[in-house]
Amino acid sequence: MPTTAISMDEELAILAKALGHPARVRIIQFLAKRSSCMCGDIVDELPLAQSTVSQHLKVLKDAGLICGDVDGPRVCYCIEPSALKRLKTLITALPSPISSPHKVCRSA
Amino acid sequence: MPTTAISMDEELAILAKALGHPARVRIIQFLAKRSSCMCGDIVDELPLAQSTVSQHLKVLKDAGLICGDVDGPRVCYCIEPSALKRLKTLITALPSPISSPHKVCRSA
DNA sequence: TTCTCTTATCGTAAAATTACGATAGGATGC
DNA sequence: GCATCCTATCGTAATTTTACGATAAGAGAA
Repeated sequence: MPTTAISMDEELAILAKALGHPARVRIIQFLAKRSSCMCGDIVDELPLAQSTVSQHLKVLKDAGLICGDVDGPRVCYCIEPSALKRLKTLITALPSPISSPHKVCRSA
Repeated sequence: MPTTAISMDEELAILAKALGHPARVRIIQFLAKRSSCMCGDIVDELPLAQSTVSQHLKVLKDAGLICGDVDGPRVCYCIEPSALKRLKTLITALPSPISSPHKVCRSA
């Protein structure tokens, strides 16, 4: 049911992009540390408005990195372990460059 | 000499953001596969204008993931192995969530 | 020098991101 | 019912990203 069967490039790009903001990295770390689901405690943890945090949560959710369950009046977020694992796999799979074919670059 | 001594959150966010575009993922893969430095062959590899590719290369360079050496009339890009390694380390270091404290989320 | 090749930068426009306050909507408690 | 709490969404504005063509700048060849 994927829209067009996305490539590995796109998949990695989507996951990496979702992590491409300090606030979202901290959210992931917070959720992982708390291990469990959490809700708006994340808002207290970040120097951001509630609506902004909600937006970041949506980005992470759209990327599949987290999921949210309604738990009474509040929402319980937790990491999607398979997605995080997938990200680790894709990053690790990036081939390490074979050392210096002629000369390694030095300056920019 | 870091601007303010960036945190690990920011460091990971910067690296992840740089990878957060399919074109840039493909550039990294291409450079790693070629192992060695490369120049505007990257332009031929991507369905993008030369100026756009140059912009993507700049993003990767600013993030420290690649470097470019002038080699006569052309520029020789290559992966900065330490930065790629650092990214792998930071991603891998993301704590895996401790399994289900009460109940794992199911739907979004 | 002049011409050519390669790459970076400029200028621009469209789209996406980031952030906020304000508001709506759903669930619980009174 | 009504009030309250929590979260998502709306509306908005400033900034950034993405993309392109056009142009400049550097190096080598004729």
